[in-house]
Amino acid sequence: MMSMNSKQPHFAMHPSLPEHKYTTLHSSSEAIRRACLQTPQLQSNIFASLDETLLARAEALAAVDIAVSQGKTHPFKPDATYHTMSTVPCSSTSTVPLAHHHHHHHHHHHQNLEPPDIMDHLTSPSLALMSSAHDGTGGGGGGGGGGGGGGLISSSSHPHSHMHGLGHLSHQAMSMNSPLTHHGLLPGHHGGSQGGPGLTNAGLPSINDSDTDPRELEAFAERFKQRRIKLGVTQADVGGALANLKIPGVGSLSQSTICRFESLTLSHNNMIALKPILQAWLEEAEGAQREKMSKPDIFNGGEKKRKRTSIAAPEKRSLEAYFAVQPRPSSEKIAAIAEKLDLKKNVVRVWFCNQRQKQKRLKFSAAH
DNA sequence: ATGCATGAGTT
DNA sequence: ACTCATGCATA
Repeated sequence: MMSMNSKQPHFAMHPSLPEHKYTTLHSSSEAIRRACLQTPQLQSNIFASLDETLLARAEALAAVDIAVSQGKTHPFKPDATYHTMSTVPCSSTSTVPLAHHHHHHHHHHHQNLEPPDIMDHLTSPSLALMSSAHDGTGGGGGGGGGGGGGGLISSSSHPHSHMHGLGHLSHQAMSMNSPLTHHGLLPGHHGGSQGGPGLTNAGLPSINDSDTDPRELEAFAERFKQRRIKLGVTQADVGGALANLKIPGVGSLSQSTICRFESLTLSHNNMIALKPILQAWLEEAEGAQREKMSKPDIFNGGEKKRKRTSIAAPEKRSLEAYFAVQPRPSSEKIAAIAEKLDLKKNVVRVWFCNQRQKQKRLKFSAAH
């Protein structure tokens, strides 16, 4: 009766904003920060640095591709922005508790520094040719008929109140040098099962090798998906059902997360943290199945929906080219890039952040 | 299944 | 301003 953690329902609606082309129309504080963001850029740059050469080259390379592959397509402004504000009369508000626990693992990532100035004038789409594509669609690959595949996922979505079901797991526990000790709330509280998790002591969820073994996680994810499908529940169903488990600090999760878990597209730490929770649900669901099951939730209220920005291929290629030379551009650089590509600075910044996450995860899986 | 986004907690 | 965990909106 006291452990209620409510998120902050920030309703900062901003009436009029000089929205650009693309997107984002969710009612949030984003507008605020966006308003503050302003980058008066002067592109008049000096031509002397070799950085410029590098970048220009990178971009040229990237730009080229587009010219080749879609030399027939729009040579205009790449502003793929859709608008969707369909009134979706459906959204279940699932109140979710929140808890934060840290636990650290050991990782380490050393990014590069911030050398010279890579930014310079972006040459317009030059011509040449090159094709770079990574973006692993590692997905689950079919995701079995259950959740992913078809797309019949009946996701019960809530308006916009971000309520993360689970507290943030390991956070950036991977600073690796810190004596950071997670304050015990690492998910994992049931006797081990298939692996042979050894409990170090009396009732303490010890995270041993078996739990952190990528191999084991992979195996579990596979079995999980299989069982889930067998139960006839979608990924979204699982996510919502997690809240019913009443596990302290565990609320519901989205279809996305469940999907990512099954397809191993989460960070290693995240996988480790979620495993016990999903396993608990699995057991619960299987046990409850032979009895009764109820899925209540049909309330909704309509609200504004967020718009997803879509970065056009040409811009994306340029970004990738920049990323190749400098995954961690400074704020100024980001601003410059944003200016060149005619994208919002935040969009560019977030893009880089997401790329780093993606790369990190790919790198990890590649090493295992 | 994924791309772009928000936010908490760090640095 | 970054990292990480997650999510909404989409393809």
